[in-house]
Amino acid sequence: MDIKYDFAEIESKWQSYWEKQGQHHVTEDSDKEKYYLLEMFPYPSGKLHMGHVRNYSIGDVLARYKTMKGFNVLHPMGWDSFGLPAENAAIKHGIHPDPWTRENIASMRDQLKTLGLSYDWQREEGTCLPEYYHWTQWLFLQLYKMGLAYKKKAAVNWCPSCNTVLANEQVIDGHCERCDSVVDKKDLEQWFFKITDYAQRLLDDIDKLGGWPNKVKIMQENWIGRSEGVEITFTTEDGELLPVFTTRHDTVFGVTYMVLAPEHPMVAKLIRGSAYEKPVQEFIRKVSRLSNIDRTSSELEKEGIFIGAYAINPMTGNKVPIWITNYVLYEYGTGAVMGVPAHDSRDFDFAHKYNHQIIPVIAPLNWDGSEFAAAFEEDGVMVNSGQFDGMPNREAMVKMADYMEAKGIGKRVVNYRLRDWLISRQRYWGAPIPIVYCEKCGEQPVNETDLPVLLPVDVEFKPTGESPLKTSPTFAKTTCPVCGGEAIREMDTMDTFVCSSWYFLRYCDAHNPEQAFDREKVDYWMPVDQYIGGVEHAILHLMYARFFTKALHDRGLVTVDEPFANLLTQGMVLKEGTKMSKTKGNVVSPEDIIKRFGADTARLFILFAAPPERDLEWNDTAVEGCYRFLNRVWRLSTQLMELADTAAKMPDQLSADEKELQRTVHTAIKKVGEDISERFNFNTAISAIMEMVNSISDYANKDGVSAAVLSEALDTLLLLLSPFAPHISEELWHLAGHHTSIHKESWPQYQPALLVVDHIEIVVQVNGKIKGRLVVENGLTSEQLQQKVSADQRYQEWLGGKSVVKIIAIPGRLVNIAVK
RNA sequence: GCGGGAGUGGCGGAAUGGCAGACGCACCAGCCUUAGGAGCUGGCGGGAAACCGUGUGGGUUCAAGUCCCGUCUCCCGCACCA
Repeated sequence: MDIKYDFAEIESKWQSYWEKQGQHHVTEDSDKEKYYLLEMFPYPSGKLHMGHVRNYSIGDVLARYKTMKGFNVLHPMGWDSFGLPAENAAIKHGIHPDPWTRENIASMRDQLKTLGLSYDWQREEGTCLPEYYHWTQWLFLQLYKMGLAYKKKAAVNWCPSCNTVLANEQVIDGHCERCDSVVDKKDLEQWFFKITDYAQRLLDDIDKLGGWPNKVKIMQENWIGRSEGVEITFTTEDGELLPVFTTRHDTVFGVTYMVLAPEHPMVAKLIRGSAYEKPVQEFIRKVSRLSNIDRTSSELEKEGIFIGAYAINPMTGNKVPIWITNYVLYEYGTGAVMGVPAHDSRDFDFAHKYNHQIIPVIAPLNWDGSEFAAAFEEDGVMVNSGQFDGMPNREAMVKMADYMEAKGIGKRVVNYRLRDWLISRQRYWGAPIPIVYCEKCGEQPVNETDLPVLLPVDVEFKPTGESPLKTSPTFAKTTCPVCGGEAIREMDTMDTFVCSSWYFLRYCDAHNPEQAFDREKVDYWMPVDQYIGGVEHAILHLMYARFFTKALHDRGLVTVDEPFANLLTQGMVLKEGTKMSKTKGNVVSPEDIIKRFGADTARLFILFAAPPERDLEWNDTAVEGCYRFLNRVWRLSTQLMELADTAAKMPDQLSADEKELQRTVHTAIKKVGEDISERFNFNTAISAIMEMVNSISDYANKDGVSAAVLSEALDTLLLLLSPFAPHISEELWHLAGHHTSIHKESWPQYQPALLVVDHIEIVVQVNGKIKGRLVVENGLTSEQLQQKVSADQRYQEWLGGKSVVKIIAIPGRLVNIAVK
């Protein structure tokens, strides 16, 4: 046969064939082991980029491989389709976000389809569709009823460019995660999810995430930021309570001043009417003028001011001055800190600047009693600490905490860095928060039967920064679900991360109009067996999704309490060493590549160029190399399939060449299977396939071929290649005379006996240096090997006149002779 | 500052403690061809060689890219969290 490899025709032909056959549609099947494979769904920008191609190519290999291994594979795709770009486009071009988004989805879906991915498109979902956000709102109400959704006034992160608030997790180095503007603080009434209630479980259950990269687990651990300490209650001279949180309560005898955050409510109280009122207020104004970044930068010069009041140390009865500074955070702990210059480097600097006393209370080993040149933060022995003197400080920590608890002047507490999740957004293109405000009944949840609260269409998109929802003449006015009287709707919408915190559940029962999902279906499919996406979601999305799953578990809606059993975080796609981006002009468009070389080539290259976790350097000529490889497979296959014969019987006796080919084939089966399933090393799997192609080609160049051996080799080649390059494999499979889809075939099995070779080459080393090689029968023992080596005529030459100390013979590998 | 990861040919990358550089790209030579951005064959870390080579200095071991200690560089995350 001499046909050209026409990838364009082949790819569109099989894509529509698979679609017509409903090949990738799955339903629950109790006879099969389920496998839920999920790639992070994209925001429908309208343009597929290489990061997507990589993410989804990795997923598709796994999906197709698992299917061939007999699993019932759920492999869905959808759209994270609420969000700012649509709204910004509306403001700029006057197009409503809804049709704009739908068009983007349509074009991105087309692009995805040209990649030949094995999605069950019947389960496609979009978070901006009423049929989806209906249930996002319903889930909000469930959390609300559990007391996990609440409104409070707080100093929140405000992005002046996006004109909305942001969650803590969305502020990167003081900048907006999305648009990079500098984030301000604003005092606003906002909706929060009480993720802090789950802090400890989110932390503890990291241990359950055996299939997650360590890196991600550590990042989450740090983000939760658990610290154990003691809350010690200091008092003012007037008897007002001033609790401080400390992890170093063993240093409490060394307190020489106290510091409050400028925002601490006690500050205003303590200065009222005093001579300190004016200068302190001036200082507070100065601090509050600082941007959020400057305020939290460790470069910031520590400054403070005495506020004219004193606090009493409950352990010593000593009076210490109260200061406020620019480095104490109101949001963490109690917003008040005890100053122990001798044992905290920040306090040490501060004390030097403002001449606070420095009292050592923990002695370093062999300390001569001289002044500290720096804060001593290590362990030591207690001094200047009353009845605790002489104890190692670790022991004193326990004793002092006991003492404080017994005396009622302190209690052991655990603090977390994690804050509650701020979910309000002052924007239009998101799921409306289903709450109304009634003058009589106050804040009330919308009745579940009245959901969804639909986004109004009669809105204006103006660049004023005001939420377009507020421009709707009809949206705000409603009736109270309790008294039926006039009420006003909540105008904020939900953070899009809420929508993506449960989409993996909806896929299990994607179009259920009656409920968010059917419990049985979710219990069948969940947890996600393999989740794949970018590491940039290590904290935000992955933490929120874990929180949601736990909350829904507690609500009795799902059985699992962790959503993702295994996680694979893929690296970025780079060009010239940096991330592809429009501003750098180094973007390679997937569409162009597919047009020039086809989807199979694009997929193959992106999987071959690097292991998935690592960053991948784009290389145009290497892409051509992959294209040439597929052409080679095509030529080899089409030319040899006439010589091959599927029906031919394997001869009883094989020639050495035939055995050799057979061995390569079975080695490849083993290697490719293991590389896909155990290590995700698709690059080495592909190189094993390439080696196999080289072997087949070598074999075919010899005189006389066995139809049976060749047929096994060619069929196996296509089967192994099919998860990576599904179209060309399918086409060649059919050309070779098969009548059913290659993707419905079982993964080939290797025969261990065929992996064994008769003879192997053994390396002879002397003192670890290679001196010679020796071909011996396979399977020799260590002793036999030693004998072979010492009987070799080159033996004396290898030794070089030295005397043998020891011989180590490793069967199957080498012999090392230690000489002196 | 703290935490994590990575440094291997010209390049992407391979190597259960056991032959460093699989596989591919680029490059070189030859063949084929009217032609080659096609295909085929061979070569391809350095060195004339002995040998030397996995950022760098030590160590463990018969044997180290791989394990241990130190150090340098780069990348990522957190960063005044009391």
